[in-house]
Amino acid sequence: MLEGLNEAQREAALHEDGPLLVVAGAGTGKTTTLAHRVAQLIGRGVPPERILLLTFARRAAAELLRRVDGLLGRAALDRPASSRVWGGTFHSVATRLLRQHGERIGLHPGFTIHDRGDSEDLLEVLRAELELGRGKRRFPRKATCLDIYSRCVNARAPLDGVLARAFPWCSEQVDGLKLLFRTFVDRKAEQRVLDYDDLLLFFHALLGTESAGAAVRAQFDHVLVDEYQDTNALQAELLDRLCPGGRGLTVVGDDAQAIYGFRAATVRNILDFSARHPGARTVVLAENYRSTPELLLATNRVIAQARERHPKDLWSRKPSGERPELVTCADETEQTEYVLARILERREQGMDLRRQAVLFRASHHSLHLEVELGRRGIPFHKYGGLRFVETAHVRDLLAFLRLAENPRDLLAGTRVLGLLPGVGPRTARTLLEPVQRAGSFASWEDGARVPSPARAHWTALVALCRELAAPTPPTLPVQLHRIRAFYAPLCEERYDHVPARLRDLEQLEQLAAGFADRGAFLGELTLEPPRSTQDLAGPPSLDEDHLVLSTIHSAKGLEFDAVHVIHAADGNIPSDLTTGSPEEIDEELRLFYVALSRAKRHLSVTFPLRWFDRPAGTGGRYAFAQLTRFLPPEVASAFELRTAFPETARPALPAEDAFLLPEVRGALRALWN
DNA sequence: GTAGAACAGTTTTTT
DNA sequence: ACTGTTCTAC
Repeated sequence: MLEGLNEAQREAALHEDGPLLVVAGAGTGKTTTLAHRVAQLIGRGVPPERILLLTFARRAAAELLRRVDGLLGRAALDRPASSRVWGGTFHSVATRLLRQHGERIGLHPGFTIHDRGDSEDLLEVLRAELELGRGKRRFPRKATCLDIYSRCVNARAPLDGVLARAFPWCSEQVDGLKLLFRTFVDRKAEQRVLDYDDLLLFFHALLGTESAGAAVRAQFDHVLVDEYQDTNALQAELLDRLCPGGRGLTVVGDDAQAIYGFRAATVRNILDFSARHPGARTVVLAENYRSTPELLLATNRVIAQARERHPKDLWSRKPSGERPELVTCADETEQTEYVLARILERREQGMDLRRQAVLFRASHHSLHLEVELGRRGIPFHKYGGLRFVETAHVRDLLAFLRLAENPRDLLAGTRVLGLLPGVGPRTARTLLEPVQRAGSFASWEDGARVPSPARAHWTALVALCRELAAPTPPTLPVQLHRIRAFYAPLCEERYDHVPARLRDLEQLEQLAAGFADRGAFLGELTLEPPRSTQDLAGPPSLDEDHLVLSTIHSAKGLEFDAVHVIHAADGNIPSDLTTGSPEEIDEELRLFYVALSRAKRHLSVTFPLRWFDRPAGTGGRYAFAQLTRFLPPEVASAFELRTAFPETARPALPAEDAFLLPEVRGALRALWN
C-alpha cells in the first residue's frame, strides 16, 4: 500500500502513537501522506469511528476520506471509512460533540449558532442598551468590538493586553468594553445561543470536566489535524486536553503558509510543537510534486525573506518548464487584457479554464476582470468575498427558521418582527419578552399589542410561527415555501432587485431538500456556507468549463496548471490596512507565497502602474503604484521581466475608464443574480 | 417609537 | 462609494 511514497512520507504514514508533526511544504503530497496514515491506522486495527480528522474545511476532510477508501480498496467496500471516520472543522466537530455531551456542562442541547453577522448585531443592540459611546469619545464599531472579543477568547489573552497589543486606539474604552462583553456573554446564555468562539470555548471546557472530558477522550484513539499552522491558542489547548501528552496526535502543516493571524491563529503552534510535546517526532516533507524547478526557484526565494520559519528548500524532479513572469502593466485595463489574453491562449493550446486561476488579495480586486469576463461571455466561479448567506434577504429568511428552532433567540425574533411595518427594535423586544420566558409563541395568539400598520400581517405571522414551531413541523422545503409566501410581499416593500432576491430564496428552498432537518440545515449554512454562488446549484457541474477567480485565502490547499496573481502592488500585497508590524508584514509575505505556490507549470505576477484609487473624501483619483516589496531585485531575478503592451504608449488618464464605474456597479448588482 | 433624510467615517482576508 | 450613525418629522 505504501509504494509511491517517498521516505519521509512513509515515515509519517507508519509512525505509531506518539505525537507527530509533519511539516509539509507546499505541494509535497500532504494529502496523500495523511490519507496513507489514516489507511495504515485502519489497517492496523484502529476502528474508523475512533479516528478524528480535523481540517480547515469539511470539503477537505471529505476529499481525504475518499482517498482513504481508495487505498483500503475492497476492505472498505461494505463500510467505507469515509462514512465512519469523524471528520470536519474544529467548529463542526465541536457542535456535534456539544450536542452529544453538552448537557453535562449545563448546555441546552437545542442551542442555535450565531454567525459573525449575528454576533455583530447582538453587540450593536447591547451597545445601544448600555448607552455606550454616548459620550464624546467614539466607541469602537461593532465589527471591531467583535474582533477584540474574539481575539481574547481565541488567543486566551486578557482584554487589557489584547487592547494594548492589537487595538491601542480602543484602550480608552476598556471599561465600556468589559461591560459590553460581560453582558454579551450573559445574553447569549439566556438565548441558548453559541457563536463561533463559544463552540471552541465550550468544547474546551467540556474536555476540562472530569467525567464528560474522559467520555469524549475515550471516543477517539487518534486525532489528526490538517493546516495546523492556522490554528489558534485555544485550539492548541483544546488538543492538549483531547490528547494528553500528545498521544495519538498528528498535526500537519506548513509554517510558511500561515495566513490566518487576523483570526488569532498563531504560527507559534507549529513552531513550538516539539517544545510543547517532548518526544514528538518531526517529519519534514520537502520533495515537491507540484511545480517545475523554475517556479520553485522563485517561490523559495520569496519565502526565504520570512524572518522565522522551519527552514526548508523545496525541490522537484519535474522536468524543466518556463520561468515565471513578472509583468508591468500601464493600468488596470492593460492588466485585465493581458491576463485574459494569456488565459485564452492557453485554452487554445488545450488547457481547460478550470485548470487556470486568477488570485488576488481582496475580493474587489477582481471586479474589473469580472466585468470583462461577463462581457465576453467567459464562465467563471468566484471564491471568497461576500457570501450568499450574508445578503439581507437570505438572512431574513433564515431568521424565521432560527426563531422556530429556538424561540429564545432574540436576534432572530427581532429580525423577523422588524420586517413588519411600524415595528422597530423597541416593539419587537416587548413582543419577544413573553416568548423568551415561555419558549413558545402562545402569548401572540390572544391579543398581543401590535402597532396598527403591522396588523394586516399579524394573523399570518402567528399562524406561520405556530406551524413552524409545532412538535411535528412540515418538511424543510415546505417550511421554506411557507416562509417565502409570507415574506415575498414584505421583501418587495423593503429592497431593490426583488426578482433576483426571490430567485435566491427559491434556490435556498431547493438546497434545503437535501437536509434531514432544520437544525442540520441551519448548522451547515452557519458553519460551512456555500463558497461560491455556483455551489448552490448543487455539485459542481462537470459539463461547463469555468475559470477560477479566488481570494488568496480561499485558494489555500488548491493547485492549478496556470496561476495569475494580479494587483501585486505595494499597498495591496502587503495590504495598506495592516498596521505595519513585522509580524503582520511577515504574514502578508506568506500570503503572497501561498498565491505563487498554487502554480504547477505557469505563473504570472502582474501589477498596474497606475490605478484608480479612492481615498476618503475625494471622488477618486489615479494613484501610482509600486511593485510589491516582496519582489526586490534579487528575488525578481528569478522571474522573466516583461511589459504587458510595450507598443502602446498610453496617454495619461485615458477617458475610456470613465465607462468603467457604471459597469463595475452592474457587476456588483449581478452578485445577486 | 419608527422611518426616512442628512451626515460622517472608512474601506481585507473567514470558521 | 457605501455603510453605519445621528437627527428630525411623523
